Formats: sequence, structure tokens, C-alpha cells
Amino acid sequence: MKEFLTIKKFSELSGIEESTLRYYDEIGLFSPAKRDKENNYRLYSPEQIIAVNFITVLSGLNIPLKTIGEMMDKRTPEGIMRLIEQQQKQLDMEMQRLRECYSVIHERMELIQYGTRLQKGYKVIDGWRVDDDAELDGGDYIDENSISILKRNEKAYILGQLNEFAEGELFYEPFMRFCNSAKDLRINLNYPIGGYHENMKHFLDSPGKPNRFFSLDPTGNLKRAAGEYLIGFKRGYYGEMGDLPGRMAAYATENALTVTGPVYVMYLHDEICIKEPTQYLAQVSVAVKRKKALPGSGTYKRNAKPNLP
Amino acid sequence: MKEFLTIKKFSELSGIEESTLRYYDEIGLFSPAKRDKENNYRLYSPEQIIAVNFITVLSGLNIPLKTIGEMMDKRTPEGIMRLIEQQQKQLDMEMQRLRECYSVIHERMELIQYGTRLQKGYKVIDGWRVDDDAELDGGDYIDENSISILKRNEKAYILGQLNEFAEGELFYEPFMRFCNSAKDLRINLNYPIGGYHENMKHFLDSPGKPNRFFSLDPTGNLKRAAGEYLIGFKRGYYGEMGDLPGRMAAYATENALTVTGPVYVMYLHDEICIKEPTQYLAQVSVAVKRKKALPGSGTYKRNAKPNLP
DNA sequence: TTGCTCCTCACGTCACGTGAGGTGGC
DNA sequence: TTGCTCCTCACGTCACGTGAGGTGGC
Repeated sequence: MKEFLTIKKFSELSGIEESTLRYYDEIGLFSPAKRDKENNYRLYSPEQIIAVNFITVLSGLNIPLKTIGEMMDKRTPEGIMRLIEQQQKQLDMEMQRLRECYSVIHERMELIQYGTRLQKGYKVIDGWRVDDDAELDGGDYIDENSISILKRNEKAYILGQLNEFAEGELFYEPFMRFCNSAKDLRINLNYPIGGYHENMKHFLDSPGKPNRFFSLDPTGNLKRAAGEYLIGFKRGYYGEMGDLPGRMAAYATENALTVTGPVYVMYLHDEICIKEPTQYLAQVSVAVKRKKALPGSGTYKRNAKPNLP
Repeated sequence: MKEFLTIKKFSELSGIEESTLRYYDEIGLFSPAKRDKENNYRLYSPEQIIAVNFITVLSGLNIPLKTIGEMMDKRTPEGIMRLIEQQQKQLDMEMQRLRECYSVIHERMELIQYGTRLQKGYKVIDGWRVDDDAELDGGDYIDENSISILKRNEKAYILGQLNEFAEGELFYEPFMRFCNSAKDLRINLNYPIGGYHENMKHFLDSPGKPNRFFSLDPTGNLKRAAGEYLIGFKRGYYGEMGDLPGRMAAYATENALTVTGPVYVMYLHDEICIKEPTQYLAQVSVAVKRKKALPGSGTYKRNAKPNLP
């Protein structure tokens, strides 16, 4: 005698909700082996588990139920193979998409967390930032009012085309052109976007008008070189640098530093995590060379977190 | 003068559909910077790209729009961090789920493709199966009517508990109990399920009533050992083995083989890819030891596909 | 009569997509 | 008048989830 299962039992056995089983029956995708003639109960046979589990797997791969249904109607081994092979490509793309979202989030979090920690202050030892840690002797604290020299590792990014600021234009128009060209230049606008000044002079002359924009895309073709950077911070709306350029230049002069290469403007806290535009938090950095050795440069690196933005 | 963008321009710039932007506005998740007083047009500012792209990323991570909305309302760097950290765990699980679906599909495909190829015939050289290839000399062909000796690599699986067949019971009841215990035994029912006989004698005595069921889960704790296997095929409904047990035993005797270890019954084509139950295609295999060397055992392994099921 | 399990039917949800019909400035 | 771009509003879609009200056998 063949044993049949009511919908509840079959649901428990297969791990599929009763409502889902009823829905599959309703759309004709997967129906019970038979119906009870007395009360019209759905009666499933145990081996139907195999088929319904397969449907669950295919559906879990984001194959539409309609497609699954069409295939199950006139199924052949070859047909199933074709469908699955197609879906494998889609699945690869989906996995890639998720990994990229993950990567975007990772880059964002690094900036946000850095900005948040900055309010409490970072300890700096031998040029590397470390979290505040009472166990560590020596070093200085930096916060958002500090100008300091820090060591950084290499970091990838993608540069946009040259910005052209027409008379009276703020950054809106160039930023729009940057976004417009993003597709052609294969720039992912989901990664944090920053401003790029070709050198310190340009930053001093027009602090709110970067030469280019760049995307902090870790697959980018350009690298911000590893080394020592002069770093300062500023709260305020996009492009409002206040007296920061002057303070940074003065710090360089006082400490016998030669600034070299482009100036990077990154927003640690932008409109994504702060409502009030005057509270956006920018980080400005530029590579430096020392004209003479600074005192107190040890080699302490325990707990060093060199890869912060 | 600040420049504003109509919905079409903003849609092109951000890559987000107009209907999506209208929907985000409708539910209060993301609204244009202002409205045109004349015609009520939505007017977006270029820097809104940053916020809407971030929403896209979060939404792409399967965070509900409601959650994103609540967070954007009272956003703080800390709040964003918390949300993202939570979501990273969910994302890890989703990636894991997709990888497992992929793995299930992979195991299924291997069986299905093997069964399909079997209809045309495989060439066997030195005990390893290879696809039909005119360039290869020697070897024999196997198809679904063949009994043959083949080499196989190790393969992982998970065993269910001992089956008990009450009088007159077919495999339904034990199969149901197997499914029932799946959760406790950490058996994934989505992988192909097969029948396991503890030895050849048991298979000969009750071919349709395996001692246990097993799941071809590649993370399984048990391994089907690498080595030479006696392999036969049978078309028919689950458990209908016909004269196959006898033919396999006779083949072993004629060829001076000692069968050893459990007998595995795997369905290459089951109800997933064939409607007609009498056409299901089972593969039966059992490890063998040769009492004497067979003739023609070369060492040819080019194009060998040893890891077939 | 009371539970219990099942049934159907209708409506809700989520994140949009798709017209239909209307507006305002060139 | 004709296009064109935008608008609102309503309804559809996909894969279910959630009651509401009813049934049948103990």
C-alpha cells in the first residue's frame, strides 16, 4: 500500500511552507500526487520530495517559477542541462554583483569608521595610526583639528577626465560631467568619490575646484603611492576647505617638508551618514618628503593599522 | 547658480529607472532636492547622486527599503556602521546559500550529463571513462546495457540511518523516515539521494530495499573509496532492479572478480528530468578486486575523466 | 458540541513596471 | 496644432503570507 502525506506532513518533511505548496499547486507548477475524494485534501507521495526539492533549488538560483514550470512540463535531461548551464552564468554574475556590493560597503565603512574614530582621537606611533590604546607608550594623538604626517599603504583608484570650471561654476557641473562619463571610463560611482588636485599649488589656488574626480575603486588602474602623507581635516559642505590649505602649507614649511604629487580630498562623512551639510567631514592628503629627520621616529609597529584611508 | 536635473537626466546620470525614482519619492525614501513651482517637475541636484547610489548599494544587498529609509532619516556614522555590519552577516549567509545551490546543481548535472552521454556510449580506456573520441585507439564502449569495470575517484556522501521495511512496505515509508531524520543528521535533501546496500548479498536478496539512503553531499563525512568498481545500469521506477543484480553477479564470477564493500544505487535520470517513471535510469556500483590481471590494461590517460559518478 | 485539520477565496506585501489621461511651454 | 517632457493615478506582476469563513470526521 502506497502511503500518502497531508500537506502539513509534506511541508514538514520538505521544509517548504504550506502556503508555498498551495501556491505551486495553484499555478500548476507542482501538484500533489492525488486528492482525497472525500474532503479534497491534497495528498503527496514521499518521492515527490525529490521533485519539489529540485524546484526549491532552481527557484533559489533565481530561476522564475514560470521557466521552471515550462521546463518541468516537457523535461528531458538535455533540456534541464541547458537551463542549468544558462543559469550558472546568471549565478556567476549575481555572485560577482554581491561581491562588488560587499566591496563598496567595505570601502565606505573604512572611511566612515575612520571619521568616527577621529572624533575620539587616534594615537600615532612612528607615523602609523593605531587606535587609542593605553598599553602603547609614546606617540601623539590626532583628531579632526590636527595636521599630521602619517604613513599609508598603496591604494587603488580610478581618475575621471579633466574638470573644466566655467565662470561662476561650483563643482556641480563638473561633477555632473564626471558622472556622465562614468560609463565610458568604466568608473563605478558607487564607490566613494573624491576630489583630485594635480598638485599643492592647485589646491591652494582653488581648493573647492579639483582638477578631476576619482573613485576609490579597489580594482582601479591607478595607485596612490605608499609613503608618508601630510594629512588634514575640515568640516563643511563639499568643496568648502576654509583655511585648511593655508594651515597645511604652513605646517609643511614649519616642519621642513616638501609636498609632492597630487592632493586627494576624500569625504569621510558625507551626505550618506550626516544630514547637516556643514558637518560633512573631509580629509585632505598629499605625499611629503622630509628635508631632515624628525625626532622620535621609532620602529614601533604593534597594532599598527597602516591601511586606513 | 546651482544646476538642477529633471528626472530623465538624473535617471540617465545615476542609472536608476525613472519609475524607481518616482517610487522612492512616493514612499519618502529619497526625494528630489526641490520641485519646479510652475509644473511640479521633480528637480534633482547633482550631488544627490551620492545618496541615491548609496541607497542602490544597500538595496542591492537586500536591505529592505523601509530599513534604509528609517536609517536615512536619523542617520549617524555609528548607525550606518551598525546597519552595515548586521547586513554583512546576512550577505555572508546569502553567498553561502548561493554557493550551496551551485554545488547542488553541480552534483545533479554530473549525474544527468553522465546518463545522457551513456545513451551514445562512453569509451573506456584502462578502466577510466573518456568521451567518445575518434583519436583514441583501443578501449571498449559502455552504454546502459553494459556491465563493466571502471575506475573511480573518491567521493563524499552522508549516510542515513538503517532502514526498516515492515511487511509489504516498498521504499516509501523508509524514505519518509530518512527525510524525517534529515535535519537531525544534517543531511541536505537537495543533493542527489541514492540507495545503499551493506553488501552484494543484500543487494541480491532485496534489490529494491536498500539498507540505508545516502545524500551525495560533497561536504559529507563518509567517502566512497577510490578504486575499481563493477558498474551496471537499469531503466525503471525507483527500486525496480529487474535482472540487474543477477547479471552483475554473473559478470563478476565470469571475470574472476571479488565484490567488496557496499552497493551504491544512484539515479542518473530521475523524476527531475524524465516524466515517465519506467524510463528513470539507475546506476549500480560496487567495489571489486581482481583475482587475476585482465588483458589490455594500458596506462593511457589522455582526456580521461575519472571523476564521473 | 468541541477540536482539529484541511479547504477556498480574497486581500496584503514588496519593489517596482506599465499604461492612460492630462498639463505646460515651445 | 503638434511634439515633447513631465505629472498623477490606477492597475499589473511576482512569489508568496495572512486571515476569514467553511467543511468533514473523531
